[in-house]
Amino acid sequence: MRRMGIHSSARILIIDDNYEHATGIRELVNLESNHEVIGTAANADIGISLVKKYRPNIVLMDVNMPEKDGITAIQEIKKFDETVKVIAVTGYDDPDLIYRAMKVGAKGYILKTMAASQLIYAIDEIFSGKIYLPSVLAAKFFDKFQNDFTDEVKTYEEEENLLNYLTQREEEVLDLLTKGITYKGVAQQLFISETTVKTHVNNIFQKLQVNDRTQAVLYAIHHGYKGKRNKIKAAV
Amino acid sequence: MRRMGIHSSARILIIDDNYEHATGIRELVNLESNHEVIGTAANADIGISLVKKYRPNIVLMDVNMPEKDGITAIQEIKKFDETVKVIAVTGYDDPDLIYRAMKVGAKGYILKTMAASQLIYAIDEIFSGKIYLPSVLAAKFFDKFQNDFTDEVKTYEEEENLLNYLTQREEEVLDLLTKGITYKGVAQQLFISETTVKTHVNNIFQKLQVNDRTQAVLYAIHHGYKGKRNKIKAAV
DNA sequence: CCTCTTATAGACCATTTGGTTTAAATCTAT
DNA sequence: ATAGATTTAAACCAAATGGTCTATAAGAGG
Repeated sequence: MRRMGIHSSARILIIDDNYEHATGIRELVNLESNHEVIGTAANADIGISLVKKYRPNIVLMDVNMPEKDGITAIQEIKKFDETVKVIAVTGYDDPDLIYRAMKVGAKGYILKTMAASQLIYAIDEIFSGKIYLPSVLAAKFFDKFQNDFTDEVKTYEEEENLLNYLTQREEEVLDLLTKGITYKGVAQQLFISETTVKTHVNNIFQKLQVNDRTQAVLYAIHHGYKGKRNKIKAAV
Repeated sequence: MRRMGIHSSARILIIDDNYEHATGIRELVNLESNHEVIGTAANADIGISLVKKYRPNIVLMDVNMPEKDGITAIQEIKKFDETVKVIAVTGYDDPDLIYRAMKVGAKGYILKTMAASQLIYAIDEIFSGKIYLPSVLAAKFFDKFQNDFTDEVKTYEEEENLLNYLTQREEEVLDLLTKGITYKGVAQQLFISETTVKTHVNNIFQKLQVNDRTQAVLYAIHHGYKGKRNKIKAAV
């Protein structure tokens, strides 16, 4: 049953190197949903050019293709048009692929093994602006997501952080070093003499157990330096 | 306290500064589910001490409390016991709160306005090891998540990346500099003379448009240096 | 009051780093 | 085969950095 409402029908592009699967989905969608498959592509590059040509609302992207990988393809599609909703598709639930697909902007992730009705449902949901991530896949996604961050937290919260032993002034000096400023520059900015800067720097080296400014800067960055890196656009 | 089924019944702790809400949920859970509320706490600190004392399987955490914020509380709970499943609860769907809660390890997020049956369902799902994030909230979560990364991608992929102009050898040299190694050390590791290292370094400075090693290292780190770290540098 | 910490700063010297030029050997691709 | 890029390396010099020691002043806390 196909009811073709003007605003309720999505234009869908399928990118899948497996011809059987692509045509299978096309039939399914055309017959069982009110959406329309406007084309299929057997590889990423053709797919991307079709996106540019026909401007689909939704792209069903097999992220596990030989030549160009689907993740990169998603990035390119999103770069071309941010509003295209990409649904990632694979045969199996590799946590890393799921994570990367969502990271680059996929709106959902489904497995080829899932029931046809679920695919239709996913398309409906995503077309209406939602996210579709079955709880099995969501669990894998969040495992990776949360792990990444707990690693980070451990790096600069649990593990003994030598930065804590620095005095206020030493922190200021290190902060400037971490911006790539010379001793002379630091002296000027802090209104102190260059030799004083050197004294502070030497104390910093002692406390951080390093031998030179580069190592000090690296230590700071790897252990939670929070200069003002909300938006790093300083250097270029 | 009652002991119930061995594997099917969760021990739940509620942390919520709103007494009405806490007791409401306790009644609901005790009556409508096969789980058991083993306690309630009116603020984060008491809640944390109760976690340590009674070892619940699940914590329902109001992340929007005045004194200590719930996000920090979740971190502390997870630090104490990684296996405790925390469900974040708030009255409204603030994307930032959702993102931060999931980031620090919440297994789900629900709104106080949601139906009682949904709460029970969420607890069941999460107790069985899944993630529960209603699609409205998931959409908000992924909005933030994906935004964070498109920012990052822009920073070191779209924006002209001077690192691309480095030769193979120059990259190797920079890589070692980025580990805080001196010219002498680099020379030894690459089996070349120190003056050769200097030549490479000078070329690197030219190409990266910087004046010293610290700035070169900073440029590398801010523009996609992939030495050994795979972590996410998202602004908090 | 005395001690510890912090911030300041100078002297002296050794080492490292940065700037410039020149140049040879290799490799690459037209 | 030849022009261009890459890798190697030296000489020479200037500037910055690092190591150590000494010393004064201000403030904090016992």
